[in-house]
This record gives sequence, C-alpha cells and structure tokens, in this order.
Amino acid sequence: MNIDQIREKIASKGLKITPQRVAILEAIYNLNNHPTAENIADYIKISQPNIAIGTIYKVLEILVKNKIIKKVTTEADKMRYDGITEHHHHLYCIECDLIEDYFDEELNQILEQYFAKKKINGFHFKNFVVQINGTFDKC
Amino acid sequence: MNIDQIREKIASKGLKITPQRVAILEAIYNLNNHPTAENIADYIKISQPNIAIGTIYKVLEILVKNKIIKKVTTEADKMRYDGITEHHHHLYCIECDLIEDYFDEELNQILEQYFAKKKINGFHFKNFVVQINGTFDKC
DNA sequence: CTCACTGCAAAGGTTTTGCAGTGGG
DNA sequence: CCCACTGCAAAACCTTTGCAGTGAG
Repeated sequence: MNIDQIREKIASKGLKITPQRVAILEAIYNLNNHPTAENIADYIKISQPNIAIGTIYKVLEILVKNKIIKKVTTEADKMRYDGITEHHHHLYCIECDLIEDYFDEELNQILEQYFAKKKINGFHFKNFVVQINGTFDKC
Repeated sequence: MNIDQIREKIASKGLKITPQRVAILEAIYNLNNHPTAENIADYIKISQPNIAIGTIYKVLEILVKNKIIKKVTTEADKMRYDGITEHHHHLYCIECDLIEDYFDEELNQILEQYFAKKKINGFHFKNFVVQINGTFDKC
C-alpha cells in the first residue's frame, strides 16, 4: 500500500486528507502487527513530531467508523488496530501479547456452510471471527 | 449454582472463603451476562455495602488465575467476566453491547477436526473461540 | 495465632473532551 | 473562505497498588 493508495482510501470515504491521517494509516499498514495507539505514536514521531496523542485517538476513531481499519481486542486492556478489512482470523499468543493474521479459505468455507444451515434463535447472523489461541515458536 | 457449590468451588482451589469472594462469584453466575467489574459492584452493593472496588478487581484477578472464571473482551474497552469455563462461543451484538453464550457440539467438532489436520507454521495450537457477530431481535 | 485478604485512598495508564487556532477542499 | 481537523491540556475513566487493619482457617 503506497502513499497514493492511502490518500485515495481516505478520500474515498469523503474524509479530508491530512498529513496526520496519512501518517497514521501508513503506520498501521507498515507496522502490520495490530499496533496500539502508542505504537503508532512512536512510529510516526519522526514524520509528525508535533502530533498530539488526542489527535491519534480521534483519527483512529474516524478510521474505524469509516471501516478503513478495525479494532482488535485482547485480554490485555489496550485497544489495538488492524488495517486488514478482508475476512481473516487471528492467532493469539497466550504467553506474550503477539497477534498474527490467519487467512484460510477452507476455514471460511467450513464455517460459512455451518452458519448457513444453522439457525440461531432470536439472532441475525452477520459474520464470524475465530480466535485461535496457542503459542508461537518464536516466543 | 447455589451458595454451597460456590463455596466449594472457591475452596477446591485452596482459596479462603470470604463473604466478598462468594458474593462476587454469585453475582457473576446470577447476572449471567458477562458483567463488568462495575456491574458486579452494583449487584452486590446490597449484601456487601462496604466492599471496595479495589477488592473486586483483586478477587476477579484471583478467580481468573484459578480458572474459576474467564475474561471476555469486546470492542468497548471495559473488561468483562464469564463464569462458564466449559468450551463455548459468544454471540456479539454489533449494535448494543450484549454478549450471549453459544454452545454447539457440532461446531466444536467441525473446528477440532479442522485444526487437527491443519498445520499452522511456527504456532502451537491450544484452542479456539468463535466470535459470532450479528444483532439480537430483542435489541 | 498467623498470614492471606479487605478497605481505603492514592496513583497509574489509557482514552476522551473542550476549545482556540489552523489548513484542506 | 469555511468548516473540519489539529494541538494542547485537562479531565474522565478503568484498573492497579501500597499499606494498615481484619478475619478465615
């Protein structure tokens, strides 16, 4: 994802393109590791030395509302953000706090098939996400 | 789950049985809706008018560590607690903040079978939880 | 009796808010 | 130009911590 694509992504939602917004979205794509607001602040400190932490939170909120990014939650109580909006799942490390993306079309199909035929009473099914818990070798 | 069962549950982990711990665990079982620390505080205010909020957090932490309850996370940034420790999934309302439990042995089997044969590189699989997103009729 | 637990209050950390000033369209 | 956005600082909020006093085993 290059700068022009990022600008286009912001503009396509009718949002103003500001250097801060571009830097934040670029940070999320480049960090690629479900960063916290603080991680993002550190990353963009070089290009945006004067950005306020409040601005970061406001921008993240707007990006989430416009479905450009998604919130990711863990048992640790900091909010984290995910720039991938296509359907995917997460590998959670139960020892460290690492999260990795997990894509598998077979898994999606199995579950789509399951939910298509399964009726859940009083509930309108939209989508699903699988939290896959375990440990990474690298930890 | 009656009081004696709750006391037994606490004692079985070698923990001291205190009125505060019993009240908190009873609240989680009776509220039955993945309460926050604050929800629990409100619920037990009648029986435990002097309990400190710090005590509630300390007790919850101990119950989680002893696997009597589990933490549940949502996009809202308050931690929530779940008294059901057997394997189950969650229905999340994307409009309000309601969470309901979802049990289905067929779903568990489908996914256990999937993960048994699927090798994830550099990752030791432990277990999985499915977040089922949608809306409740009652909302 | 003794040590783990509680109550209280203060501190810590993250996120939100209000407002004046700025800059993108 | 104008209104949306930013920077700044304060405040709100949830959760943790330290310590003295208490009570369960």
